[in-house]
Amino acid sequence: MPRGDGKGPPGWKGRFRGCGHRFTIPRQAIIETLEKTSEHLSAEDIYLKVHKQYPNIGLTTVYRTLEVLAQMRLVFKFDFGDGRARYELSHSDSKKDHHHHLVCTSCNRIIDYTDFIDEEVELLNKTEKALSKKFNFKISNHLIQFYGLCEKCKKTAGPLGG
Amino acid sequence: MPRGDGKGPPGWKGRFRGCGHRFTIPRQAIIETLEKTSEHLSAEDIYLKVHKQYPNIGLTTVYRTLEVLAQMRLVFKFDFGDGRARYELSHSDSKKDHHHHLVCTSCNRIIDYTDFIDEEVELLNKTEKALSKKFNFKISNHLIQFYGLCEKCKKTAGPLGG
DNA sequence: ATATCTGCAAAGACTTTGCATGAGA
DNA sequence: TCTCATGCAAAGTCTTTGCAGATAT
Repeated sequence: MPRGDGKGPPGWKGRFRGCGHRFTIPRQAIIETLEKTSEHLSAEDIYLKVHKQYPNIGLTTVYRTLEVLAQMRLVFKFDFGDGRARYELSHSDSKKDHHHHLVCTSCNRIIDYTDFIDEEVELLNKTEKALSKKFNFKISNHLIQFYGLCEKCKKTAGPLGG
Repeated sequence: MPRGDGKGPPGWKGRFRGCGHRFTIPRQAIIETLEKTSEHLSAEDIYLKVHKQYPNIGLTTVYRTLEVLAQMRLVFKFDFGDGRARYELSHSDSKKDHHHHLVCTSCNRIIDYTDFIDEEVELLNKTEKALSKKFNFKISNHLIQFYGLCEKCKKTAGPLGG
């Protein structure tokens, strides 16, 4: 059983080591924070949460860890248009948890949906293969987002929905 | 024939007026720049191009105009992960020109593709309707991007492709 | 004539970098 | 022991804001 090394189910430590990185307390804390939440946390969000338990972990470390994690493809970095990046664990190993986003352009609310994902993913995989071949491009990820007005903002907003 | 007001084919002036905005020289120049290019320009890119012909148009105006245009849904603002936003005319009236993006995570090259778009758009429309109903969300746009390594970077890059 | 738009400069917000200290293997 | 990671502070980059003058209708 190739796991149970660092702490928590997946072999985080092994993954880090495998990429030439160390699995430190701050990194572990940051991953745990990402695992615990179902929200789309910004670097500062993560920093604040981590900071409660480990007050000496700094924002810089959060940024640096997220960069490492993104490079290892363990987290995905999103831009929802509000000027700060959001981070999510990939979960891409276990296909469960895969979802796409609905972004409210008025209040910036994000809704995850998993409905229709199967059909989408099926088409995406097909498309990915075709694109890979045509453009000789090694595709490793995709992003799908729908933009519009959420229930609340639909009522409030005028024709422009600003 | 409800056009030919400002300059150039579409009734830009009318559209601006319709939204309570004025159609000024800077705005016209910015739109023309967007129309002329097939690239994904950043605010500064646009500024530099516009600036050649109208040296007194400032970067601030470019940002402000792009914001207005985005609000009017005439341009779409993209984030390709390199820290600066890119802008593209929507073209959404004439369905032609609609494309999605392949983003190279190594060199940040962007490839537009229109292949398979039809199938994708068909599924997207279906999904949009279903999502709109389920979440009572008024969807007005979507974003699809594939991330990976382009031909060049595939050769150069190691297993991580950083 | 008046509300909107523009440009410059300054401010703001998020993210990255430099460097000495501390921790992991 | 030696390399990698961390934290603080400072710097960097893109973007937004304030305000007086210019412009469009």
